[in-house]
Amino acid sequence: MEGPRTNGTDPMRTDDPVTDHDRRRRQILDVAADVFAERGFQGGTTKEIAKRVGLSQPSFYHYVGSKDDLVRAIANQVDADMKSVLEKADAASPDPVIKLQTLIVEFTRAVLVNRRTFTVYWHEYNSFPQDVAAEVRRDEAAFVHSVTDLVRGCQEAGRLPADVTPGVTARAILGMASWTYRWYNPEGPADPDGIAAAFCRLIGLADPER
Amino acid sequence: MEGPRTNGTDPMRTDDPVTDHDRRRRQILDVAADVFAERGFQGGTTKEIAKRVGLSQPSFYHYVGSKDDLVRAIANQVDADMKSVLEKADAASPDPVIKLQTLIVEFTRAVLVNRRTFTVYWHEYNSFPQDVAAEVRRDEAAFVHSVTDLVRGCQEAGRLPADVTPGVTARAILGMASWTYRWYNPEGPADPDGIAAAFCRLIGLADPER
DNA sequence: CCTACCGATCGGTAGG
DNA sequence: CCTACCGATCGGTAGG
Repeated sequence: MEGPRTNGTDPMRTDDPVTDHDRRRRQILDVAADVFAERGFQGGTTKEIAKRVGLSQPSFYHYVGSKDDLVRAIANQVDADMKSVLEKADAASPDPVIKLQTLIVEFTRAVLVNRRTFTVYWHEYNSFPQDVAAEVRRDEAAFVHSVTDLVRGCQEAGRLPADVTPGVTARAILGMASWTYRWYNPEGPADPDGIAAAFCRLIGLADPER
Repeated sequence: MEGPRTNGTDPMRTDDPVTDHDRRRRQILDVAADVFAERGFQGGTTKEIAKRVGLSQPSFYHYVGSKDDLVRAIANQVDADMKSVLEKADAASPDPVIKLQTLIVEFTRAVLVNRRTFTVYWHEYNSFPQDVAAEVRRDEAAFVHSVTDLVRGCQEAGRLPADVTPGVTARAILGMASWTYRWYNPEGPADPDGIAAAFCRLIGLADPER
């Protein structure tokens, strides 16, 4: 009697479909990132996720579809974060040095703001469903490739040591920034931007805000 | 009829107890690191581990005791690796610069030689049994603390930027080196020592072999 | 959004 | 070192 599902709920109001259902789903995704970060993908049960958001385990399936859906959504968010970081770095300036400084700041910020999401992304890399795994690997390779290009630009400008392979330098920079997910303490003295600035100084690039 | 187990097999030869049983156990530990690195601790089953070493799943328990035993052994190995790295760095020279260079080389080497063991160590950090978890956290804190001290020494010698907190610098260095577990390719052009030397140059420390 | 429930699989044991 | 097996728990469905 109905068409192929117009928009979900009420045909009367199709302009603002962000309803309770969407909020609940978003909440479930956040909690799932917590649970998977703590117990791993296989160890984190739908029962525990449901319990933390105040649902029975079967009700969980009214919002999510399957457990794979969760890790898929998490992977997609990190994917989007990496793309966003690249865009911001590229738009910051024509100067590759400023681009790389901006990238370090924005990437560190992204990792630390969505710490548990990145944790799941990195730890459950092998648990991704086939389709999303392929996409994720491709996008991450593109990300590293872009950073490598920025490093090359900085080397040609004489601002990074030329006797280090650009690829290794790029991995080193991303390693410094990524590794913050393990030691960063939100209650500690250092904040994400301060940490990123420290990374820049350590490799001989001036602060971004000068 | 027997005492509380003299040495396992034959009372006649107690001098060389490294027998088939020990070799099998070692093999199981290696395979377990592979399986856990691929599928996580909860996702890696005793059945799969047993199958890869050519045993039935119940026979697995003749060598191991429990699944927790496996992750306990893995954690202890990383623990020992970190201690060994510290000792080598400390013995290398009285000069903190050479100590830090040595530490970077030895740590990178350890991570890449036992890549899957470190992978499990870092990814299953929250899956450790209570007792080993406490020990691991203590030893890792001590490791970071020692590296921070070396950084401080290098700063006082004017070889590392003094306007970066020693703790953040230490984490950055350990981050660069640790992150190699994600991107290192044994078939690729770069080898562990070359990568470590690149890290040293990137942060303004000369090569260790000069 | 819940109660009731299913098939599958897991870690581990019995008993030889 | 294996066959047979157990209790527990998991992801997901039925049916309302």
